[in-house]
Amino acid sequence: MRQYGGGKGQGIVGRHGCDLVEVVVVMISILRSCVKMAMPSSEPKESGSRHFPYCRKEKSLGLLCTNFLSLYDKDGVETIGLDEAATRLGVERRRIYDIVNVLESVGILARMAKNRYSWKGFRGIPQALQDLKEEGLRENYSTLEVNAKVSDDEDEKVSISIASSQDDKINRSSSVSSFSKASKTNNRKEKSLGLLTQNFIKLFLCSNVELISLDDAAKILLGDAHDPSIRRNNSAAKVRRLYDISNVLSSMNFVEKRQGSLPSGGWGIREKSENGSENAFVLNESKKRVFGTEITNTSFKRSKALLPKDGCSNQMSKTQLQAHVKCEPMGNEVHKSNLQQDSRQSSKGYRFGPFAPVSVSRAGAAEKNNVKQVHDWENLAATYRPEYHNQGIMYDLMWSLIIFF
DNA sequence: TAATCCCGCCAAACA
DNA sequence: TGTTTGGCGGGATTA
Repeated sequence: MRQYGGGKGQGIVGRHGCDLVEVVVVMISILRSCVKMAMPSSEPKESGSRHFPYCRKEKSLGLLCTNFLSLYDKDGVETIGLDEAATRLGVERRRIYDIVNVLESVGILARMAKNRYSWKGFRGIPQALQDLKEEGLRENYSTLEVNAKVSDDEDEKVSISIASSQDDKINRSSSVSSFSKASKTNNRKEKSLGLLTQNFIKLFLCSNVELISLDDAAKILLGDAHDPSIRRNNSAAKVRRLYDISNVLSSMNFVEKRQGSLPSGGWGIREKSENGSENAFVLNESKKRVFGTEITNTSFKRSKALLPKDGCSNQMSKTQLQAHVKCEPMGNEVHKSNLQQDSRQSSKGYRFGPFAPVSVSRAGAAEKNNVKQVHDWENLAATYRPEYHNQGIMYDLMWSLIIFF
């Protein structure tokens, strides 16, 4: 029996017989069904604009990515035109560039020609991640220290390796994307969203970091900033880009946003266990916004226009998805422990998004019947309802990679 | 007030 | 030279 659970850095090639291909197939099934649920029932272009004032959330990259995937993750889709995508999604092309750059960096898309991408789908992800991991491990890294979270229980300083130079990275051949094939002189590519996405993912793949703040990630990914002034400016800019990246990745459940040690609440998903009581895994949305993921938010005053009619009931937590798709080495007590800790920790954090929340407390069961549970997805989804909690102070907002690792 | 991140300007890259 | 691409940061929105 395969085990799906928390872990880091070692997930893509599961040990102890964990079948990566099967995991991916399961994940794809989940993603497909979830994307359908997350898809707004009305045209994105029309929603909101007709009856509601401008709503920033309707324009979020995460939501756009969800809709993008819904649009193209279908049989028979082989190529994607950017203009067509922009038109169909009702956004300007500039936004499509952001989406496709991130999707390309994780292997979902591949650039064919001007204005044209080929759709590789979620099946492209494992190879892309494997390439990223190998590439990251191969690279001649320098070492930085960063305050990162390596477990749910303790913060500690860990050493994170980062590439010694962007040039090293972009010159390395890789099947992941064209970013790695950029010329040395291509300064623009060095700062591309796609490359930044890949480096961001490498932080998780090539280190034992589970959680990292975008601020820290920006500092780590900041190439050459020894000049404090340059560093400050670049960091601010990169944090903005990392927000973009994280929101796109989170819409695919690649990463999740967590609150580190905050005392309480916000918007979130609360699980109701079979016996009707709330279990230990209470999901609380951050006080801060998570654009694009707020399709799970039932607050009328906020994203009413985009909520599907059954949007509230069709939500599942990332954690449940995580429990389904994570490939955890069998018998790894450390990670098992981490998973349990993660379950507790989640009571202080939140996991939600287009692919919705569930309970990690079910992880054990999920590990036993993960494949079957995929088929029961919709039934499980109906168990969960968003619930409002009083907002608490939030700090230590972190991001972690959850798929495959 | 700080965190978040949408928006669109405009320059680089490309055809 | 026109078009495509996408870095970048201002500033609006939200908690």
